[in-house]
Amino acid sequence: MDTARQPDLTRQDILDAAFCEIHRCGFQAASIANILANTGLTKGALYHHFPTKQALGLAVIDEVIRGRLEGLIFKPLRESERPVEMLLEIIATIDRKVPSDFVMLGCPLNNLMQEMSPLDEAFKERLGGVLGVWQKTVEGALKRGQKQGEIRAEVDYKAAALFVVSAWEGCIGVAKSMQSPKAFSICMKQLHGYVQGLMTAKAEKGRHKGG
Amino acid sequence: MDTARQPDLTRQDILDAAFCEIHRCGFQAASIANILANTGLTKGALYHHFPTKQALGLAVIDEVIRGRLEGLIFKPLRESERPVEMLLEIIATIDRKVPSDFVMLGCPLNNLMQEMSPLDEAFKERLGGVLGVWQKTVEGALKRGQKQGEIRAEVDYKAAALFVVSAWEGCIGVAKSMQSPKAFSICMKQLHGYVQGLMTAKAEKGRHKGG
DNA sequence: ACACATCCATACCGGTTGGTATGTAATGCG
DNA sequence: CGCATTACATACCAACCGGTATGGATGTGT
Repeated sequence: MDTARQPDLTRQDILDAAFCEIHRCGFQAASIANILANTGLTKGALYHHFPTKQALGLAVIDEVIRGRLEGLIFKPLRESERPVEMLLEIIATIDRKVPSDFVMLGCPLNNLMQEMSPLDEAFKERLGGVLGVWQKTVEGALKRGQKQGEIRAEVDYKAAALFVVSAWEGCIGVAKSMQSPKAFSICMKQLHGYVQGLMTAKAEKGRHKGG
Repeated sequence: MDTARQPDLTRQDILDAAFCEIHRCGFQAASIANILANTGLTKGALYHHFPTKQALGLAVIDEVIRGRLEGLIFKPLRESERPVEMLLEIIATIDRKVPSDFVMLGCPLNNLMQEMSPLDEAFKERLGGVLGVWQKTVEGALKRGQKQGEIRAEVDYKAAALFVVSAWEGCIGVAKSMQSPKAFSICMKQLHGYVQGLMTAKAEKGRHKGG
């Protein structure tokens, strides 16, 4: 039946619409009424599945944002046997793998971090958790690369990972504020160069043959 | 007289309080009532000096934020005869020259860009203007450094400048979301390394003697 | 001293906000 | 089948929002 009750599907619809609205307007400016208008549902549905607006926001982080980053970045990076190559490839191709409105509207994770981390402890924890996974994943990639002799031994891979993630978010942020996908590409290319600069001469040379 | 009327001082009080409130809550969540409560003034004063909340926000950008960046970064960078040294020094010491709440609350410019650029054309223009000055200033420093033989000839100084500014904002942003001044220092040190990587071997070597 | 513009305070307004109380229809279970 | 629980819709609320209309106090030019 078409109009049958499907609570978890309803819940997902709300989550998706909330993600979209938050992505466009930020969390605080996100309107419950707008979210519901985009789903065709009403407040009864929303407040049945989520006790407060904050809980809805946290669920968006855990179930939507984290999931997307997981599939797009974390998982490939963890599972690759040549993590440095994979990191470079992701950085080089991310501008084509992501819908263009993700440059115009910014990284959903970064947007929320900037807005909510100083204001709400719960948000800060969840967002910091996702960011921490990102950082640890890059860290692991660099560490493994160091063991494989692709990353120079003297590189502080923890600091480098922190910087990669920071610069990454910075590139999206500036490109967003310029409303320019082109600036994003240029910027990420420089980040690509930074990571290459961490590599041993041998590994860097061999890369071009392999690629 | 103490309670005498001083319109431009009143205006400045409003601007300062607005800057502070916006820095804490963002522009949209910034409450006119809060701003006024912190000044002891009322709406009559505010709407006498500024026609709308948007105009107040734009004035904060032009008169407060731009001024601070000008004094802290732009001016030293423009006026130095050894711009690359100066850029490195600013990057290395910025974490000590700025009050700690600027890490906890983020860069006021970046905060507003992330929040408002996709939403409001006027904001996007003003913010983009300030960001453009920043970018051009770094660009000029790198370009002059190239002429002086400190920056390698093959470096794309425009792209590098864009990346420096992006990574810079990214470092503040991530440090803010972690609520960690320490992370900011670590991150900026990596950016310092990136800029050093743009230098010629000779210039980089001479730097440690000179410093 | 008078007229007038500037400067600011007070009171008020319609609209929107997140949240709730109530009602009702569908579903799962014994 | 009967009943309790789940899953929503509807109507409503106080609080707050940015903005305005009005009025009075303070200079300022003449």
